[in-house]
Order: sequence, then C-alpha cells, then structure tokens
Amino acid sequence: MMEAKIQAAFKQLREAGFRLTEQREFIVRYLLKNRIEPTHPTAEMIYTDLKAQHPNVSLATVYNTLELLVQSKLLLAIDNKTDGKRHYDWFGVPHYHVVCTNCGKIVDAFNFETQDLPQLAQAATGYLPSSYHVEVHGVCPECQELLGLK
Amino acid sequence: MMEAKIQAAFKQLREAGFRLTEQREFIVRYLLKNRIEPTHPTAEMIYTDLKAQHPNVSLATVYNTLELLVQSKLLLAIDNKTDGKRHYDWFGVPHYHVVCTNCGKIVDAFNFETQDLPQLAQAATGYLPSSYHVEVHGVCPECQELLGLK
DNA sequence: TTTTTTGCAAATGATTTGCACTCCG
DNA sequence: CGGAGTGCAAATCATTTGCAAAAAA
Repeated sequence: MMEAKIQAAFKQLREAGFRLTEQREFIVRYLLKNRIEPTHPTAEMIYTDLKAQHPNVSLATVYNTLELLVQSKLLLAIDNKTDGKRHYDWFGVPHYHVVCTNCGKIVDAFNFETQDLPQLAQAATGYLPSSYHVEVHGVCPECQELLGLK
Repeated sequence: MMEAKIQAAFKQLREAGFRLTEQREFIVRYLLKNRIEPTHPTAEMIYTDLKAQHPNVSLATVYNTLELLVQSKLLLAIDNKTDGKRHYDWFGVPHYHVVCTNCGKIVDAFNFETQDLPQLAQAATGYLPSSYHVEVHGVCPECQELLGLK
C-alpha cells in the first residue's frame, strides 16, 4: 500500500504538468518511505540523506523538485524563521504547525478545525485560495526547561 | 488619540525590556502614522520612507528595531515566499493574511475565528504559545484577470 | 524531435554581524 | 558609569540561475 501511495503521488505530479524523472522518483520515494512528518526536513537534509544511495541527484534538483511538489500540492513548505531554512512536510491529513521560537523544532497538531478557511478567505478577499498554513510560535517543552520556564 | 496609541506602544516596548531610542521612536511613529495595514511594508521600504525625514536612521537599525517590535508583540512578521522578503503588519485586531501566489500582494481578512488556537496548540504539544499566524495562499483578483482565470 | 530537466558552479540579495562609537537609564 | 543600541561595511548562506549536456514524451 506504500507503493500505491507512491504511484498516486506520481500521478498527481504528472497531472500538475510535470515530467516524471528518475531523480523526482527517488525524492518522492524518499519522502514517503522516511515518514518525514516528525523531521520536517530541509532541502539540504534530504539531499544529504539521498546522495548516499543516489549520487546522481544534485542539490539544485532537490530544490527544484521540492518546489514542484509544493506546486503539485504534495508538499507543504514551512519557512522557519528561527533557523532561516525552508522545511517541508508531506501534505496529508490537514494539520497545523507549532514552531519553537528558541530551537526551531517543528511539531504537528491536529486539534484545530480549518476546513472553512479557504471559503472564508475567498469570501472576504476575492482571492482564489489554493492552500493555507496555520502556524503557532512558542517555546517547546525542552526549551522551557532550559530557559527555566518550567 | 494617535499619540496615546504611540505612547502605549513605547510602554509595551519598554516592558519587553528594550530601551526607547530616538530611532525606535521614529520607526514606531512612522508605522502608526502611515497605517501600514494595507501596505505590509518591508524593512527596506520603511527605511527608504524614513530616511527622507530622518537621515540618522540606518537600515541595520530598522531591521533590528522591527525584530524587537515583533518580540514586543507590536508587529507581526510575514515571510513572503513570492518576493522573498519579510513584510510587517501592525499587531492590532486579530486577523489573518491572504497572499497572492502570483504577485505577492498581501491583504488582511477577519472572518475566521482563531481565539482558541493558542490553548489548543498548548494542549496538543506542550509548547508555550506566544503568537500565531494564519496564512492563505491564492491568486488575487487582479492576477486572476491577468492569468485568464476570470 | 522538441521540450523539459539536470548538474555544476557562480550569482544573488535579504538579512546578519563585527566593531568602534554613542547614548539611554 | 555600564550595558544597550547605532551605523557602517563586510560577511553570510540558503536559494536561485545560466547554460550545455542528457533524458522524457
């Protein structure tokens, strides 16, 4: 069933108008197989992991592919101000992100209803919504400890 | 009453542990007097506008001050992926942002309830929330026209 | 074939930083 | 006074880009 998910992703990438290349296949497989949810990796991290097994993937291609996956609505980009890097998250069950203002760690949370947001945004602004992102900033439990907030 | 708002901002800045300098005063006054809501200016834009009247304000200080104002919860930072720049918004009535994926234009919207978000985030993750940000991405009416989506 | 895509290296450019000087408190 | 804050210029560094070669459709 993992393979089915992978194939569905390829299909979605194609339907967004992009070709399926060997490199893109490696990257999609990597993202799905490595359960990136808890990691929220950056392009650099993905590249480093990937090149061990696939030396024929360049960093520029990783950047390029990740951007295409965002456009294809397979990935979500999270610009993390704390570390200055763009992180990625697989676009599955709708959820939001909680980012540590001290160490930059990102975790997912699911207990906030955002279903109506696109329609409301369209009603309010006339924009044609394609995606949305909810982000909470705060201090993670570990950093609370470190900072004596706990 | 504008002056009262300005004084309140100074107070808030002080209470966050920062000193009140001439430059910071200029910047806060500029932000409040120029109703930045519709503009969502960047550090560069603020600097350019400001230096006409106050040549003794450097770009580095503008960057620095804006960051302090964010920390003091007077401003909200919006990293706009489309133009690659950080925009700022005065932190008044809670609202969310709708960003054009084509031209980068940012508008405010108010019709989505986010009051419970911080508590929910804390309950779900154990983080100590200090702020949050809701952002919708889509194509603005003008770009819909340009792109033939309308 | 025709159009994309890749990979390398170089460019970009917004933001950050080091440091000597100045000023707020 | 002493620690913060400023201004300048230089450094940083994640991301983007140009272009020739390679691969998809």
